[in-house]
Amino acid sequence: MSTHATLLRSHGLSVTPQRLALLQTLSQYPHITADQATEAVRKSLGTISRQSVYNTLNALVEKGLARRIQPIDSPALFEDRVGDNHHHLICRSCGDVADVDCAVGFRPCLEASDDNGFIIDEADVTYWGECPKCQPKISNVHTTTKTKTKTRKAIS
Amino acid sequence: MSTHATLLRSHGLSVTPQRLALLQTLSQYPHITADQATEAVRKSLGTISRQSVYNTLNALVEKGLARRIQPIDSPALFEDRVGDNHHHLICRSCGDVADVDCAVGFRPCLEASDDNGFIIDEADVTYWGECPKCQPKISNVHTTTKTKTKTRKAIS
DNA sequence: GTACTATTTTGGACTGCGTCCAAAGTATGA
DNA sequence: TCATACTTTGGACGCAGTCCAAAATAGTAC
Repeated sequence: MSTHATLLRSHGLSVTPQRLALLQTLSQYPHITADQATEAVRKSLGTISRQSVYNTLNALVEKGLARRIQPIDSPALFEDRVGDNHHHLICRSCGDVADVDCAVGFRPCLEASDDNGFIIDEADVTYWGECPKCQPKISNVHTTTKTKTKTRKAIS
Repeated sequence: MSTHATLLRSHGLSVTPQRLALLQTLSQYPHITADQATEAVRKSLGTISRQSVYNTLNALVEKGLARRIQPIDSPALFEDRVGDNHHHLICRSCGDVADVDCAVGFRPCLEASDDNGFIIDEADVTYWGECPKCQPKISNVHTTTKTKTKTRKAIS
């Protein structure tokens, strides 16, 4: 019960019903927009302001308790799965997002080939393609907008 | 001169002064926002509507002649460097963006560990950190907002 | 338990990025 | 040269997110 409360306290955030409800909501969805979160919290609390949702989500991201991903053509998505260096598969057709573990091992993506002098602390990998539901039935030619080589089935 | 014109024609796009100016502009900046592009084009053409800028940029992305990247806390950035599977380093402090070649070899990032049934056609890697200019002078402790392990210098 | 203070929440206004739309203009192909 | 389809224009609009000041509430000290 107080898991979320202690989590908040241990990160220096005071405990409010709004924040608890948001943590609860985050734990129920793999990825969720601020608006969807607002709607979900309103079902349990009755009401919450949009500003509080953003305040809280941003605070959680600040403290490393949540992560924000920013797909093209979509509002930001929030997730509470953090610290495991996982990545995301996004469907170009329906926008569906799936988690995927890192391909190469433990946090390999922090090794850029040339860091240009940057001190890198995070790598963010997004795979773009088509989810099973959106794939054409006859999977030889499928119409997309890109010139590049397409239609790769991953091995594993 | 007609390089850009033929490029447009060969992709089924008609040739207009606005499009030529935008291609010219794209080739001059490694990464540019729609607004910056508008401003730049207005310096050469005198005028262009915002809608035309977006139309053209989107068309170029459609045809694979440009790429759009969508950093958090920034409007979309466009670049004309395409087809070489390069990635991006973004500075959390100043927002500066640098290109970086792929770490592991040729398009390795298309190999997700588990594709969840997706047909993957592109992988998008963003490294987050601090650029040389924004790094604190004494580089032991530096204040950021994250809990995770930080301050990794890449090897190569 | 009460009182005080700092933090949080609220909601209304506002900004920025991007799109929609219909009318006018222009490139292309016959 | 003409006709048509595409492009450009600019004004309205929508959505995601932030700003702000006032009200409410959590944490702290007594």
